[in-house]
Amino acid sequence: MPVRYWLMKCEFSECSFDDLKHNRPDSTGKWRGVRNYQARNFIRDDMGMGDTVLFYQSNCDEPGIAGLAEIVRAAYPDPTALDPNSNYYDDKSTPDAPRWFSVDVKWKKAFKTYVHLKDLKANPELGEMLVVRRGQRLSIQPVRKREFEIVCKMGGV
DNA sequence: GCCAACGTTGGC
DNA sequence: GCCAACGTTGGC
Repeated sequence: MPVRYWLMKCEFSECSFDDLKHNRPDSTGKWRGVRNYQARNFIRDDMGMGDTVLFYQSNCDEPGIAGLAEIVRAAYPDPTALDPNSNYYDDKSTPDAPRWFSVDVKWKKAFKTYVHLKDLKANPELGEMLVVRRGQRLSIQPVRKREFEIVCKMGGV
C-alpha cells in the first residue's frame, strides 16, 4: 500500500493544530461530522493507517497549514450520525448501514514556518493543488506526493 | 458581515 | 431528471 497524503481542514476555533497536540487525549483527534459525500468517500475508501495529513486551519485570521498529522485509525462509522442527541444526527444512517464515517488523526510534527494560504496561492508549482482553487470547499482533499513535498519544504520540515 | 461558490432539497 | 430555492463554507 502506498502512503497517501491528505489535506484536512479544521476550523481554528474547533480544534487548532496546537489544540490537537495539547488538548486532546494522546494528541489524537476524532474526525466527526463530515457530511459531504465526496469527503465521505475519501474517508471510507481511500484513507489508511499511516497516511500523512497536512493540517489546515480554516475560518480564522490566518488560514493555512500548521503542520503534519497522521491517520491512526481508519474509517469507522461516525457515532454522531447515530446519536439522536447530536447536532450531526442523521436518521438515514444506521448501525447496519452507516452513511457517514470517522477517522482518528494524531498530531505528528509542527512546521517550523507556518504556511499561509496566500503562500500556497503564490507558489506557481502548486497551481493545481485543490486548496488553492477558487470555491473549493472540500474539507478533505487528496494531495499529490510532489505537492506534499513542496508544502513540507515551505514549512521547513 | 459580505458574498461567491457549491451541495442538497424538493416540487414539478 | 430538471432546476429554483435554500443552506453552508470559508476567504476576504
